[in-house]
Amino acid sequence: MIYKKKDMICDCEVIHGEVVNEVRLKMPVEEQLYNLADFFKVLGDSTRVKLMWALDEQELCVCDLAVLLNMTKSAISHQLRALREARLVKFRKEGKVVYYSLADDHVKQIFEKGYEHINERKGRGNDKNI
Amino acid sequence: MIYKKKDMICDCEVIHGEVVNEVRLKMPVEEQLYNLADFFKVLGDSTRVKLMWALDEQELCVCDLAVLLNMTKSAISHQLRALREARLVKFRKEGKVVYYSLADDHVKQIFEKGYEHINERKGRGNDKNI
DNA sequence: TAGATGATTGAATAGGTATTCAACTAATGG
DNA sequence: CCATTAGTTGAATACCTATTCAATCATCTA
Repeated sequence: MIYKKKDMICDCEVIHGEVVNEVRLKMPVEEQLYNLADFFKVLGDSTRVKLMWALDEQELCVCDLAVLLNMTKSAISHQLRALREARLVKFRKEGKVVYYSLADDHVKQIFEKGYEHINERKGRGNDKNI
Repeated sequence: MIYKKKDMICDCEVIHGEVVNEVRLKMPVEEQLYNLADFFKVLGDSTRVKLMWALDEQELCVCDLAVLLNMTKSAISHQLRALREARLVKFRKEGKVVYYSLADDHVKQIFEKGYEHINERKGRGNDKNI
């Protein structure tokens, strides 16, 4: 593939055209990259992280979660909806009460792997105060 | 711990007080949960996902990345800054050109684990069209 | 040294999102 | 059947963030 300057919105000459072509061939289709970003986006909010962490320990109802995070049921419910749509949690209904729990262990692994990561970084000194 | 209704902003009775207490004891301090959310937040953008994917394949300069994603150098540079601050990428300078690459393999693992996840979900049928 | 190019930066803008509020549904119990 | 409570939902708001634009720095070279 040859890059013609007039077709590019980037304001620069191609530096390593051949390398760029190779990388391009190995990139997944756009849709998959969007899905991946969306997946991480759901985990990228402190309220949802707290919900996930709590549900990782124990199945809980909306009311429990509201008390635990000291937030309104409404706010919790909105965030649970996001987790539900991302299939990160599942739920069961018992009378008036809805119990939520993690969808599967695979999710748990990714979640815990991220946690490991930030703590390993912390252990490597000199970023205590950043 | 006893939950007094007047101290709670959530508009409900505590359903499972003892369970909530147990879970609360196992929750990490707030700061760590915020750090975890921030970590995932950085991966939760399609531009940054593309950059990470490309750099996972090959060390590339800003110009290469701009051509690859068909975006301006400025936009790329802004996003690389976010990845840099999250220590997800590192860089080296060679004359005018700045080469970026993934910070370490650990990041790579998390990144690829997330990718596995969305594809496994896809394979489990009946969500092709959602 | 002046011009050109790679890269970064800050301000502005437009689009996205978390929480609140009020209204609502569903289930329970008197 | 009515009051109460768990939970959900939609609209509004306030905050956040990705990209653009213009200006700037740094490096190379003619």
